[in-house]
Amino acid sequence: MNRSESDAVFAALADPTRRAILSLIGEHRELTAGEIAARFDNVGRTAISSHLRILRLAGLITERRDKQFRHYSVTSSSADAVVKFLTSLYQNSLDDLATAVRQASMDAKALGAVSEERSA
Amino acid sequence: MNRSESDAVFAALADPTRRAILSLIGEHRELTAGEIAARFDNVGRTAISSHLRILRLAGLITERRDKQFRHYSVTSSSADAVVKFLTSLYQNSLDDLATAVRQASMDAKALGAVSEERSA
DNA sequence: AACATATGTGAATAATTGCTGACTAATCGA
DNA sequence: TCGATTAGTCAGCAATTATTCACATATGTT
Repeated sequence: MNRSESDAVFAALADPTRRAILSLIGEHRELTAGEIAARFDNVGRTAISSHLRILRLAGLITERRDKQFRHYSVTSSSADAVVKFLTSLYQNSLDDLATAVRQASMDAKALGAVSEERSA
Repeated sequence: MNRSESDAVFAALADPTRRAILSLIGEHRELTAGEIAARFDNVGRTAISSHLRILRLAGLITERRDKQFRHYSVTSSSADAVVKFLTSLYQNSLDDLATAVRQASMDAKALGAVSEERSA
């Protein structure tokens, strides 16, 4: 479901300039349209404005209006669709990997080479 | 680094037909070009062939040639770039969330209202 | 050998998309 | 109020891309 929403997110992420904008906003927590545009030599302010609109419609960023400024920040919700798509896509592969790992683990135990791992 | 490789992956994922192809291949473990093309009414066999080429160049699928058939299967490696991009993008947000949770937790302890939660 | 099947490639076309310049709207400072 | 600043929108152009048709290649069948 939500095929069209997903569409917008993937389409928005397809453009390198838009990904650069996302990274830029992500590094700082919030940036105004002008601050963003100022960091691009090859792309004009008008184009940045269009990109911001596309990113906003895709739900990847939100805009906070204050006076004549518009502050943009990233929103994690929409990107979830992408990760979800990719993880479900590789579910079969992951199952195979899990099986392989389990098998390898059992083999290791059989050899008496037990190791403990933990992740923070 | 690998800006152009990443570019190819994101660009490949931008097209809905290509994502449908990926899902299709993912469901079955492996499909031939013809089997894939047969499941699309609106898109011709030639277009599917082009899409398969783009997906392959992006490293999202691999082709196994057997006789006159070409069997395609998904490869997880390239999609990692996408997930990596997105997770790093939201790192700041996640940090903020973690801080907020930690703060909330300390506040709760100070009030003596300690509660334990766990997620499956 | 002749023909059918499976699939890729190249040229041409149509649709989409990104970029710029000009214009508009809102706000601030003098 | 007038001019400067911030930022979006619209029209048009250039570049990219998706699709199809015709053709090429490899293999299997009769």
